[in-house]
Amino acid sequence: MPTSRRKTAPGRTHLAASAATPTATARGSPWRASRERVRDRQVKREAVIRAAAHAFNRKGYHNTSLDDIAAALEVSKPTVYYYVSNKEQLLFECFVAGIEPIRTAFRNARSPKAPARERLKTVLGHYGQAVASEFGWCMVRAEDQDLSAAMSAHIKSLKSEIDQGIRRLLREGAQDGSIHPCDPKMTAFALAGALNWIAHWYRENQSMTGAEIAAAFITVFENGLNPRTGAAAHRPAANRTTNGLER
Amino acid sequence: MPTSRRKTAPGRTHLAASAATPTATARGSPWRASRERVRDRQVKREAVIRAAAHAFNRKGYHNTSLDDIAAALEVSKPTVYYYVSNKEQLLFECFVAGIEPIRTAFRNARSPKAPARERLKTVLGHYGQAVASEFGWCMVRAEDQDLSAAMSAHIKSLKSEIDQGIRRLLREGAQDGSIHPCDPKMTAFALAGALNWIAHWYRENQSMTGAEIAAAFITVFENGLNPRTGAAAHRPAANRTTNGLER
DNA sequence: TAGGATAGCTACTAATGAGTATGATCCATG
DNA sequence: CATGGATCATACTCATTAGTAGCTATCCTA
Repeated sequence: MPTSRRKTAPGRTHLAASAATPTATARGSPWRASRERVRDRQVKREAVIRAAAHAFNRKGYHNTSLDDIAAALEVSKPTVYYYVSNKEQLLFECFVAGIEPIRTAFRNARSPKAPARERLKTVLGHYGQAVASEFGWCMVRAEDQDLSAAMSAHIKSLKSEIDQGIRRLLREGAQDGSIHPCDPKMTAFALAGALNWIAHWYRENQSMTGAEIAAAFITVFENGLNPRTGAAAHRPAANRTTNGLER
Repeated sequence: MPTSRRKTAPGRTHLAASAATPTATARGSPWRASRERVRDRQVKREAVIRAAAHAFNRKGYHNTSLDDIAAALEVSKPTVYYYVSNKEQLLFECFVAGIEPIRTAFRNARSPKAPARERLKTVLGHYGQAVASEFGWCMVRAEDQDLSAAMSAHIKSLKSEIDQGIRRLLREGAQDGSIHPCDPKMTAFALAGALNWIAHWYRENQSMTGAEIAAAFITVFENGLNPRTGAAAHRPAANRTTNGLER
């Protein structure tokens, strides 16, 4: 209940693909670069959020203090508060940064120009990459217990949107025949859960890229465990088509 | 580093199926039962751990204070410390209580009297139930960031044991022909991830039992997303055989 | 070149919560 | 009946940390 009078609301750019200006490198602190103060609020704000995501990744939300984040940027704590209203918002911004690419992937997969299975594969590929990204941990682990009622509801609605999107594609696939008929709800839970869990082990083992993991998972999902009696018994060689899923 | 001189080490019964003595009901506090002090350390200790698991479920580890747990049991905080050396150990005990049934399921699935796929199904069924149990959240979410190095290593080894068990069954299934050939590592990640994630949504939606969820997930895993060209195109009606997975 | 807006720091407050010192009470046993 | 161990409560200590008050310095603009 900090009654912050600061107006940090505007400036939504959803720090998608690194910063815009090449003056400040995405790695490291924009403050560190030069002694004179760079007057680019947006770049610095994104740097704060990135630093927060990085710290949350390593130590967890509750074990990270705002002093830690400030120290990583080589500034003081009030400077962090100058760009962000509180710690909770920091977590929220990380969550949004993680989930946003998934939402755009869904928007691109709406038109039924391809069979639903192919569209689902593409979406799940982006999903897996998002979970393996620097914001994946925050996206997956942002818990309503740590957030105010309003933010919790906001996050829950965004998550539900993703869930409903997967279910819809599963239903469409059952209709156009490209997906084995299944219970959409449970199947969506299983798919999302498997992908979400990537965030838990990816930090420890980064031997594969996010795209590779996503491709491997999709192969598992497609084939299933039961042995195929007919043709197509072998998996399609971990398809390296790189369907727009660069990393 | 609280250099606790208390000797709370012995008395490992791994609170499996509720308490043994029927004097104290499993629900509620053994203290509440009678005014005179019941002299059964083990029952009370398990009640403390259950109360901790319950609180961690609802509010998360970091948002739960030991005062909360003590209040739920209607005792004071030093009483809790009389049965448990610190908060970290409380989380650890919840983790062990959650993972122990899975370990026994694996031990029972070792002898190759049945095809590996059937054994894997049974194990995954128990796995799903464990995740949906009162200790599931703690088991799944016990993070090394919140634990000392020793406990973190212990938990990691237990988790690895489960992981290796799944991989072994997948390999055996590929050999005896009961499971579609796959990458054991990635497939095990996908299976465990999907099941682990149950803990995230089960609290909010308990419309199904753990056994039902496990059965539904297994159906998804078995069939896969690709449509089956040959026979057995329909899923086996969410088999209600209740293969020893009561709840 | 004055004045306002921007950007930042030092040094605090206030609350929370883990863990403990100390002592009271109960019970079994000799 | 006393005595020692088991059990539990009151009332602390102490460290951490979110968030702020108040001040300083810099830049842009009129």
